[in-house]
Order: sequence, then structure tokens, then C-alpha cells
Amino acid sequence: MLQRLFFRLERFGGLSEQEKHALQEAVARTRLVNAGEDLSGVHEYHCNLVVEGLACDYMLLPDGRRQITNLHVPGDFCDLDLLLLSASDRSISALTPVKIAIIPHHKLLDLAERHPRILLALWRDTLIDAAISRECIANIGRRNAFARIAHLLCELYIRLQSVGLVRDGAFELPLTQTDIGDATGLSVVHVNRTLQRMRADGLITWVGHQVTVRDQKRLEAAGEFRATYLNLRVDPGHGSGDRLARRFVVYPT
Amino acid sequence: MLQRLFFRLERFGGLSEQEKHALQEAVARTRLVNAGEDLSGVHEYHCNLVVEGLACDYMLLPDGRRQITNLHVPGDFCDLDLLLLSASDRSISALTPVKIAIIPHHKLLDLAERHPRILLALWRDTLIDAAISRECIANIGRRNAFARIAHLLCELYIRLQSVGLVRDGAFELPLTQTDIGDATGLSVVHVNRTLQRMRADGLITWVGHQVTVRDQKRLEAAGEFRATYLNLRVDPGHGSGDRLARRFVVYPT
DNA sequence: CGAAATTTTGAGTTCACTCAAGGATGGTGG
DNA sequence: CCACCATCCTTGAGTGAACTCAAAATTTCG
Repeated sequence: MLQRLFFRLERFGGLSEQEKHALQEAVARTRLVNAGEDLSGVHEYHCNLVVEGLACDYMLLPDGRRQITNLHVPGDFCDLDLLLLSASDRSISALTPVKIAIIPHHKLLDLAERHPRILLALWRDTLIDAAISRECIANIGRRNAFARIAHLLCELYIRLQSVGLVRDGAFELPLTQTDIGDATGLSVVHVNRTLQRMRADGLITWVGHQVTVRDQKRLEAAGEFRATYLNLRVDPGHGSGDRLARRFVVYPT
Repeated sequence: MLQRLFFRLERFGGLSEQEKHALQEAVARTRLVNAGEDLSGVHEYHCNLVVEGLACDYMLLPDGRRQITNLHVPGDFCDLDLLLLSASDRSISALTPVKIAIIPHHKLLDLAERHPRILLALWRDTLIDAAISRECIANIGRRNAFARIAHLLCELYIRLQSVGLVRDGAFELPLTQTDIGDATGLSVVHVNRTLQRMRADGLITWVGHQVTVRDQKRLEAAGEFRATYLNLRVDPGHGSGDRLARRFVVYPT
């Protein structure tokens, strides 16, 4: 059930078998959400974790325009923030049929108390989401359409790769061009024309829901993409995260 | 030293005297950073907290363009994420002369172990930053220049108010129009023209570094601003944050 | 097979950008 | 205390990237 999550977490040390087991046990049940449906209502006292499919955070503006603020691939928590915040500023919706693992807040709280490393993994996950958001701000604020879309595709490539969903440079991406537009702050029409150029340039192919990155280097250059912000590689030299985690292991509560 | 922080934290329950004291004690020293200078280098093994002045997170694009991804007002932590993440994707710079409280990571780690409620307050703070980022994405991605700037000013108004830095609808805002542009994804020229319109419309006055909100209602309407995402009001009905905190008090580690 | 959703094309428009230069402001040193 | 320099604000003019509206072509799916 949580393999994708665990697989991703391996990248920075991972969890012990015991911790994994505890997390697995915390899953109360699973749920299927149809494409286009909101997850709302569910997340009163539960966290939702994507097991299969693609979901997104979005905000609706008064005039009906939509802005997608993040995508959730398998292994991602959707709404960890509701564990600590009372006000939700966005909605979460399924872009494809999505299988969700539902973890009650109280169980996650138990885990956090008994397994500090799990608490840290959760916090860390929310911090990476924040880094993704920052990158998105720079993307939308300062790049043109071509670069924005290139950047988005690069990010998805790495994120999907980190959960084992890329094969030979290709991955399933069941997004409509409207979705791409809502995620990059562009109109559908412009997304369409830009994607045509991107395909013509030989950077990608996009057939059905199958996207293939034909020239990752040039795509990354076009999107000014550097994967570091995703924190998907272990970099033992910097930061105190490992130290913090180690402490919590040495002195378990 | 940390009054602004504590003042802001009061809004959702605050910290005990003991906890406040412990946080105060964790401050190793303070530092003055000149306007325009980066805080970088400092934050290898320290967290920086703004005591006075205005700082910002920013990212520099290859061609030299800048995108400001967040502002830090007094009482804000600048780089809590570095406690857990190894890769830093942005820089932090002082927009005005800034007084910084430096808190070594290891001391913050001690605190987190001994005072779970402090750990939660820190996590919560990073979650609110994430909410601010999301709102910023929607702002830049889907709103026009007028609304973007209005929204930014509304946000700053509330954030500064939450740390007691607004008086009679007026606050110090030592941002240049270039800064506003970098924060909203606009060019200086366009910021200038938009601000002129905003002043002519009677929404604000901006003299020197003093901004006065003349008509908050209309400004908020123009920016489609709703303050909930800032989580600055206690809303006991929703969420599990309080429960989590309570637990950690009932069963201290 | 037909309806609905999605992609694509065309044409005209606009919001925001760039370039360039002229004022204003404020800090600093002689 | 004033002159000077740097930064910032402001204005004008021309341009362009992305938008809107509208409709046709294509794909998807029940």
C-alpha cells in the first residue's frame, strides 16, 4: 500500500521495518475517488495519501478560474498540513481515478509520539512541498510559457521517477491541456501552441496519456530546471536533518 | 528579543512561560545585516529569526532576473527548513537593515526534544509559510497586476498587524517598486503605473516608506484577499492541531 | 455509434514588457 | 551646508507574449 512512499523516503535514510509497519497499520482504509471529484469532506480528521493516480491542490478564484498549486503523485501525502492547521485554503481533487489511503489524524498523532523519526519524515515531507511551491512561484512569476511547461514536465519526471513510475524516459501523465494551463498560469490555447512547439523541437512526445522525454538535457535547459530543490538525493554533507533524526533514535521518547 | 514571535504565536494558544524562556535561551547571539546583503553562510548550522527589519527569500534565474518567494517580517523564522533539508533552493536577503536572532540548530533540536509543543509550533510555522506560498502561486498565476499588488499589500497588512506593527492602518514598508515587482512577477514600470492607479483610486497612500491602507475593504476586494490562509485567527472548531498539542502536553516526553 | 470532452486552428486584442530618458530623492563627503 | 552621486520613481513610445472568442477537427468513452 505505502510502497511508493517508502521507496521515496529511502532516498534520505528511510524508515526502519518497525516504523514502516507502524505506518502501514495506521491506514484505516482505502478509498477510490473518481476523476474530477474532490477529496474534500474526507479530510476532516484524516490525512489522505495517494496510492495510485494523480491528484492536485487547487484554488478557485471568484470568477471561476482555477490555479493548481501542486500535484500529488503516488506516495504523496495530500493534506498533512491539516494535522496542525485549522484553516484550509485550498481544495484537493482527483485528476484521474485515485486510490487513497486514509490515515486518521489520531493514529498519525500516536505515531508521531511513539516514533519521532516518523514525525520528522512527515515534517520533512511538508518542507519539500514548500520548496516545490517556491520553485513554482519563480516558474510562474518569471518564466515564459515554454520554460514553465518544460519545468513542470521536468519536475514530474523526477518526482515520478522517485517513486518508480518512469520507464525508458516515459511516464503516464493523464493531464489535459487545461490542467497544464491551470498549473502554469496559462490559457489552454497557449498551452496547446507551446506543446506543439515542444514536440516539434523534439524535446518530448505526448501520445494519449503517455509522455516521453526525448531530450532531458535540452528540456531541463529550456525549463532552467535543477532538481536539487526536490531533495530527492541524499547529501550527507549539509544540513542537520540527519543529526536530528539520529538524536531522536538515540534518545527515543 | 522574541516578543514579536510570541505575540504572533498567542493567536493559536501560544507557549507557556517556561517554553518561551527556553526559546529565548536558545538564541546564541544577534546579528545586524545591511540592506541588500545576503544572510547566506550564516545559516549553515543556525536558524535565523527576524527581530527587526524586512527580509526576503528569493531565487535568481540564470539571466539575472529575481523572484521573491516570501517576505519575512519581525517574528518570522527565515530558514527553519534547513533544520531538516540538506539542499537550499533559495537565498535570503535583507531588504532593509535587519536584526537577526541566531539560534543554533543543535539548540533548536534540544528544544524540540524537550518541548514537543515548541516543535509543533515550529512545524506549524513552516506550514503557514507553505500556505502563503500557495496563495502566492494563485496570485501570480491567475491575477492581473492590480490584484496582485493589492493582494500582497493586504497580506503584509495582516502579517504586520499580527506582530503589532500596524498603527491606524499605516505601516512601514521599505520596499522599492523593484522589490514589489520581483515579489509579484511584474516589471518595475508596470508596478509603478499600477501603484499610481491604486493611489488615485484612494485605496492606499504611500509616502516615503509609510504605507497607509485607506480603504481596506476595497483593497481586499481588489486583491480577492481572504486572510484565512494566514491562520492568524484561532478557530477551535476545525483541525486537530490543538488536540495534537494537548496530547503532547498531557503526555510529555 | 453518438455525445462529450479535448485538441487544434484562426483572428483580433490587450495587458504587461522593453527600451530609453528625465525627474526626484536621499545619503555622503568635502 | 551644499554639491554630488546613486538609487529610485516616473513618463513616453513601441513591441510582443499571451489572452479571448469562436469554431472546426479529433479523440475518448459509454
